Amino acid sequence: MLDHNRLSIIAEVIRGHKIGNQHDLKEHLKGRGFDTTQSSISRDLKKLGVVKVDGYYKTPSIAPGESSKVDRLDATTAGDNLIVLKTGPGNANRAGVIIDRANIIGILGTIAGDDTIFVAVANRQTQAKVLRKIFALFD
Amino acid sequence: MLDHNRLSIIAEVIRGHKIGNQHDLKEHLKGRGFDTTQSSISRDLKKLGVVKVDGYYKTPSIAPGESSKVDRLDATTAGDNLIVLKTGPGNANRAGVIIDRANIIGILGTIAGDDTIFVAVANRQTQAKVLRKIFALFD
DNA sequence: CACCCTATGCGAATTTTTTGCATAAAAACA
DNA sequence: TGTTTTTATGCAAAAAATTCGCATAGGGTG
Repeated sequence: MLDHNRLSIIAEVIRGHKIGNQHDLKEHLKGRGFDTTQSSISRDLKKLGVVKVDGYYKTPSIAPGESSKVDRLDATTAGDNLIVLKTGPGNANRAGVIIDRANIIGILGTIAGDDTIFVAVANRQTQAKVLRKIFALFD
Repeated sequence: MLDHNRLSIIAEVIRGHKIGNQHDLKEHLKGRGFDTTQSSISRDLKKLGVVKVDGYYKTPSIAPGESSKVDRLDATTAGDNLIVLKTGPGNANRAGVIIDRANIIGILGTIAGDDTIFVAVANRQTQAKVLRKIFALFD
C-alpha cells in the first residue's frame, strides 16, 4: 500500500491537513504510530523541502499563477535517487530546460515528458538540496 | 582540483594507462598513496561500472567518434536502481532504441529524453551487469 | 521583554559501509 | 582437461555515517 516510513507519512499528513506548527504535526504522527520529537520533525521537514506558506506547511509546490516561468510545479520523491516533478500539460519540457540550464550540482540527469520531469540525484542528502535549488529557480 | 578519493584515482589511472589486471592497478594506486587490496579494487571497479575491453579496463564511456551508433555515451549510476546515460543533444532517442531492442535481461524499463536516458534496474548486481551489456552494444 | 515556534550542537545509540582475509568462482591458456 | 591467472565474494571486524532525543539557542511577534 503506502510507504510507511516517517517522511512519507509527514508529507501525507501535510497534504491532507492544515498543519500550522510542528507540535500539531507531532500529534498527528503519534496518532499514526510515529512517536517522535519536535527536533526530528524539524529535520524531517528540512529533508522534505517543506515550506510554510500563510502559516501552514505545504510540500514543495508552486501553485498556478505563482511563477511566471511555469504554470505549476509539484514535487515528490521516489526513493533516495529520484525527484518527480509534475507540471500542467505541455509544460514539463520548458521547466526541464530551465532546470538543465541552471546546472545544479548534484543532478545526475533530467528527463522531461509532457507533464512530468524525472530528476536523478546521487543520494538523499543531495535530494533535499536539489529540491530546494529547483524551487528557488521558479520562485 | 581533483577529487582525491580512491574511486576517482582509479578512473584516472584507467584512462591514462593500459591496465590489464587488478594487480597492476594495485601497484599504480600504491604509487599514488593508496595502498589497498585486490578485493577492494574489485569492488571499486564494480562501483565505477568499469568494463574490460580487449584485455584492458576502461571507464563506462564512449568517446566522440568511438562508436558509429552514437555520438558519445557516458554512464553514471544513481542509487542501486537507476543508470543514467548521457549522450550528445538529440542522440538519446536513437541510443535508447538500440538498448530497448537488445532486450537486455535485468532492465526493467528505459526512458529517453533529448540527451539523457534513464534505465531502471532491479538491484546493484543487475546494475553492474546491465551497464556492461549496454556498453557492449555500442562498442 | 515574554511568548511561541523552529533550528541546532552535542553525545549516545544504531545502522550502514568499508575493508582485508581467505577462499571460491571464473577465465585464460596450455 | 588440468593448471595457472585473474576476479568475485562470504564473513567478521573496524570505521564511518546517520539518527535521535535532550537541552538550548535563535527568530519572530506582539
